[in-house]
Amino acid sequence: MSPRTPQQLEVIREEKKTLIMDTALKHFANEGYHNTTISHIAKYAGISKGLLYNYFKSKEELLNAIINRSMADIFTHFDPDHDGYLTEDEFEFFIRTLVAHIRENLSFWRLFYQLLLQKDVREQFLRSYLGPANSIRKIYTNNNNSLLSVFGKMMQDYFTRKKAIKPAGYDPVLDLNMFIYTLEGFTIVNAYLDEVDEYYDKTINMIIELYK
Amino acid sequence: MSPRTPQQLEVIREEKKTLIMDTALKHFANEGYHNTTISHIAKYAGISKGLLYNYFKSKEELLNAIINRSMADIFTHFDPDHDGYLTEDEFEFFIRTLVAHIRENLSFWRLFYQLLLQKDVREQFLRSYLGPANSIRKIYTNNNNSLLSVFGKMMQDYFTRKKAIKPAGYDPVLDLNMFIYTLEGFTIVNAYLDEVDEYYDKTINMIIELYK
Amino acid sequence: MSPRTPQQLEVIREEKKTLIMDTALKHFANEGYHNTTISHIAKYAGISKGLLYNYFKSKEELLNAIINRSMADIFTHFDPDHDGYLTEDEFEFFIRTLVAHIRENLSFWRLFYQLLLQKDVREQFLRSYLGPANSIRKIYTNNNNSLLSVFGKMMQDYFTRKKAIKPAGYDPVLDLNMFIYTLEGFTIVNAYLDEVDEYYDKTINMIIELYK
Amino acid sequence: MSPRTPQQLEVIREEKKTLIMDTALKHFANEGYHNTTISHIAKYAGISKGLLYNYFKSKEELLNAIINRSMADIFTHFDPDHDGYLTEDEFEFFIRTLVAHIRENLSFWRLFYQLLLQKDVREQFLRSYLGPANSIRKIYTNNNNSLLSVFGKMMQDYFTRKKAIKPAGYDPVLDLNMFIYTLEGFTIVNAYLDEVDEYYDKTINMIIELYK
DNA sequence: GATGAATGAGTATTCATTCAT
DNA sequence: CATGAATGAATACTCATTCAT
Repeated sequence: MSPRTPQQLEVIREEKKTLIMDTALKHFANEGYHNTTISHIAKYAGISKGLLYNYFKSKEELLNAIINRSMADIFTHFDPDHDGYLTEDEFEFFIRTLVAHIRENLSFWRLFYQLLLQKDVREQFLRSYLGPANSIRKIYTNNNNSLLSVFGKMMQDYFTRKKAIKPAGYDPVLDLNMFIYTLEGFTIVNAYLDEVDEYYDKTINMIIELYK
Repeated sequence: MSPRTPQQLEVIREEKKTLIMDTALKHFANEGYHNTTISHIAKYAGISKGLLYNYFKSKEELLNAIINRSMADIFTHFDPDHDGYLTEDEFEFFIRTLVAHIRENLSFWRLFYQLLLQKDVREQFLRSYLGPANSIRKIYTNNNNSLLSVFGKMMQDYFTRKKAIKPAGYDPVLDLNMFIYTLEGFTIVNAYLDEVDEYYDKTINMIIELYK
Repeated sequence: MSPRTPQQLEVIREEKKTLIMDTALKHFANEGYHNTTISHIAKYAGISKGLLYNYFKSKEELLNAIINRSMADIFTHFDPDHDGYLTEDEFEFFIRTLVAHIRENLSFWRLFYQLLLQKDVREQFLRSYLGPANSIRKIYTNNNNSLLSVFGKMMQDYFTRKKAIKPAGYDPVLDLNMFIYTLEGFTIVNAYLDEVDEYYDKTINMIIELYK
Repeated sequence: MSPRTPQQLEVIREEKKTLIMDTALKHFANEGYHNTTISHIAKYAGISKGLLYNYFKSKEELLNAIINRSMADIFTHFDPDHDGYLTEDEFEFFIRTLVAHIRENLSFWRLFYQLLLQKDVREQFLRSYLGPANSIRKIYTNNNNSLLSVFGKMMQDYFTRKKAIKPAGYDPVLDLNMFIYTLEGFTIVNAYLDEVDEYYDKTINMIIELYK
């Protein structure tokens, strides 16, 4: 048996990291971050506690790595052409991609919501991932700093553009809010359903129909 | 020199209990249940740790007392005439009462959502307060036990009755779901806004307009 | 209602003290000294914790008071004429009085043995009640200080005198030891029997028959 | 640099467990279970509190482990051929083994008697180690359930058989009781003697002579 | 890289004792 | 005399993190 090449070692390292993160995520999501011990994670990942610290220098860094991995994944999925302009198809794609991502990453989203609802974690989290305050973040944080992130700006533009084809009195901000609340409610409930029912697709279609 | 009367003692006890519960609630909501230590609560309530245990026999019982107090408060507000029939006015009243309650009890609702999003706490919690599984609980727990609680049944009836005045093809269950998601999204976001903005009332009115 | 006289007050005080001591003894005996809390005693005595401290300045003093009361009681029962000489009748009386005292004071004897079997409590206890080391105390403590307490001396004399009427080779110390072990074993088992059986009296008679 | 082998780890674990149990036993025996703190044990064993909990999951489990270890040791010593029949030699062997075991395990026997004399611990303890109620257990617990354990039955048989060679009027149960009381008294006193004196062997011989 | 024994700071909880009323 | 609210030191137990092997 020839010794492994550096490349092989790197692959092994990545596989181990992934294993640890997947195991940790599953337990963080179901039992909560504080209720999940490092020993527990190591045991279910089939490794020693010491090795875990070889890959992540603290429990918190492990958590961050998990979040970062999923957030990176999410950001690669949305706004595919990065032109800052959201077409109707892209709007629908955004919604369908989001709900599909949730169903395929239930654990992450459960963890995500748990963190989001903890006041002290929340602020730091939103700052990291949504950039400086914007209209979407405002909904979450009540800051009204005027710099808009690309993403929030795109959504705002999308709803503003609809004004042209809507009756007089149409309020794009109100409509955006309603859309966000509905989607938020749906995703949060969805994240806690172990299996979808017959109304799952109907509801998605309805949201798209109402706000596209 | 004579000892306090039972009435005086009762007053002292009630005031202290309230002080402890309010202090604990504030910290549970902002820093999370596990992150909040008994020492911390005692310090901010201006009492000793020992006294806290004079009133609540464990940290968990303190949590339960806080939840029960607010849940009792909530249940006294809704469905005022208890006839099991929800009129349009009562439907509107329900929504307005709910959002007002949230704004007046931000800490409680933040705590409530944190607990609700922890898988292991969630099931027990829903069982305690929503009774046996029903269509609303089903949204939360994915059980489809057919016993309906009065509350869920009333909502279902309300949306079913609307069928009569809606165009053909109206699906009351879909409409109910959309309503619940929107309200859920709005309340959860609302619970994390320190102050409401100009769109707060507009949004409530819009929800009522859409689903009344 | 005329105010109580000092004598009446004294009677009331004594009754309260007795009530507290009896209650404490019962719980010390059955649940153990450390397992019995002051609150527990106060509750079952029907008084407040504060009042208990009005009568006994600490938990330990309460224990001492209980021990002293029973030891004083025991010492008044034995060796009635205090002449330092033990007749055969007095020997039998000693045994019968002892076992009767145990049956009438089960709680005390249970507590007594518990304390006696705790090495650190034991030494102090024996010093207090059996005086400086003697042959009986030696059995308990393995000290061989030569001063004999009156009580131990009397027993020794009693067995030594029997030499005259026993066959050659009779060893009074061995016989005394056998007697003490048998009595000790019987009393300790007896103290933990809730009710006596048919062999209770037979056994006492046999012990007297063998060692009188 | 390579990790310890499972064998090495096993050795370390066993040595540490033994160290902890021995240290704990010594202190439990002399200062009492409740008076001995975990910190105290850890300090005298030269380890951290945390490590102790690595081996025993609670103070009570540590106590149980200590008891079980000694009880297992005791049971391997007695009734060597397990035929349920006690010869005269085995009877003598039983007594000599018992008193020798006490002298070699003073701490255990002191602890044992302390536990046995605590009413609430006692019942559970006897049930665990003496099996369902029997005539010997009856002496300790005053239950008269008729199922006899092998051990108690053997002793009973032994004394019953002696009837044949004893004068008329011999009561085997009375004789058994006397034997048990004498042995009990001797062992309990013995357990608290730091060193034996010249009468130690004489007494054992006398007990054997009287009851063999 | 890999292991798990070992640490110690931290946490919930208990309870004898005090003291204002 | 009498009460029980209030205190705080002590105690069992947990767990992230370190480190010798």
